[in-house]
Amino acid sequence: MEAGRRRRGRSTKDSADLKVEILRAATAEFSTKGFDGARMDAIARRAGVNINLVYHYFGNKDALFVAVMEAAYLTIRTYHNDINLRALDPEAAMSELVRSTFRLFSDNLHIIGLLSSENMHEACHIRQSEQIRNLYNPLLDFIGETLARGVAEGTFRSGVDPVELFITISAQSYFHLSNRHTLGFILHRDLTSAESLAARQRHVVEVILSFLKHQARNSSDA
Amino acid sequence: MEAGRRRRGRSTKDSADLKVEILRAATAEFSTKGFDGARMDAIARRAGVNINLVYHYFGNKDALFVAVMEAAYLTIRTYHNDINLRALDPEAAMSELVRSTFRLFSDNLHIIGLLSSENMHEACHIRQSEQIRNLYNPLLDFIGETLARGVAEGTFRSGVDPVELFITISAQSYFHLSNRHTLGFILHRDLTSAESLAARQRHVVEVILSFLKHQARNSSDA
DNA sequence: CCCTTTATTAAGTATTCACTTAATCTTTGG
DNA sequence: CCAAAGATTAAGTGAATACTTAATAAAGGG
Repeated sequence: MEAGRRRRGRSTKDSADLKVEILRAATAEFSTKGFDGARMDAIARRAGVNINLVYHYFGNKDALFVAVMEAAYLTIRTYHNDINLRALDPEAAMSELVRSTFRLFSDNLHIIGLLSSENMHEACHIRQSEQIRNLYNPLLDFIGETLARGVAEGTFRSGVDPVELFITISAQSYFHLSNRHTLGFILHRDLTSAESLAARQRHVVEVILSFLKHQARNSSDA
Repeated sequence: MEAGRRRRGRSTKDSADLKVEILRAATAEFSTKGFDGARMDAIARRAGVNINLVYHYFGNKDALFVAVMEAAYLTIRTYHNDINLRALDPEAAMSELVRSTFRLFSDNLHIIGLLSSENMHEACHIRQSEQIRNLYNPLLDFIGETLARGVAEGTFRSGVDPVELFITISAQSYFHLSNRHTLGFILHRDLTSAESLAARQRHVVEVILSFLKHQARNSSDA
């Protein structure tokens, strides 16, 4: 397999591959064990490299985790796909945003483990990344503009806070997966089966769209 | 403070207090550090006892965590307060259930840390507790019955799955807190301020109630 | 008032783990 | 074709950590 046993001193092209492989291994380890449960030597073993290569490329455990988080956030923002939704009418744009957010987490369970661990650490790693800090600004702009368009054409209610809506969409797509093990146990139901996921996606879209389209009697009365 | 330095061989009454104190310390440590980040000697120090007393009472780290989780789940079910909501009309009952679930997590942030860690461990600890396994059955019954009453009197849409609704209510009350650190960073907003929490609670109630009261064109077309 | 039981502690121990030191092997630019 | 730089590894090291052994102190029943 793979040209036999690894040998010392390989080309920069090969070593770039190794770096990617280490990152993949680290992502798997961190997302399933959490930062504290993850072991550096387990990452090296997963990647099939000597443990010191991990230190050579990434410095230390914290820096490696930061690198993993940066890649994860790029995946997240790619999935949102908001750039391609600007052309749609408000209702279609919103339901597509919900669907793509839902897909984001179902397709990338590892992101949930990473976020969960990072929140246990009070976001101390991503705080070091200026790249991540402003990653969501375009998405919030998109949500705000789409809401405004919907209000203007009379399909959406007014007074909805874009940030609040974003949290609601994410919550509905995230919680049933982040808590799938405890929920599965107390609800006596597997929440990760294909049917269960499909049913939940339908439910989530319906919840959010019926909220947006509902003309509230007393919404946003500060 | 507390009759000076602790002495050996105290009465069973005092020692029951110590056991409670250890449990409180363990709850604080586990919820802020996670199972893997938590340190047994930190728990002993927090409780002000010798570390071996922790082992004497609880056996080992895993068993201690199980004890903490059992206490947490009792708190959870107490907050839901579903027993006292059965008397209300469907709409009031549902909005109260949302509010009490919301309060549950805002008032008990430690529960979020515990659940997060337990899910990272695939619920391996609570699985050992038969006490927890069926704790939610009455709540799901309550939700199912309240939905049926609402449909019968014409205020609620039909075809809503009680389990799905429960997850939605919990998700909306949980996610903004479980992910408060990463969200706070990327959204440039403090989600734990009193005003922010009040605004979110209003939003959450409105989202769920407008979903339930919306007469969907094509809901639950399985 | 003794003796069993329970509470509490002191002082280890074995292991795990993040990280380091220092060497060797390969490639590649000059 | 040599030398510097980079890739890769072997073999530690010191601190942290879950847990144990074994001793002591007091309570409380008979």
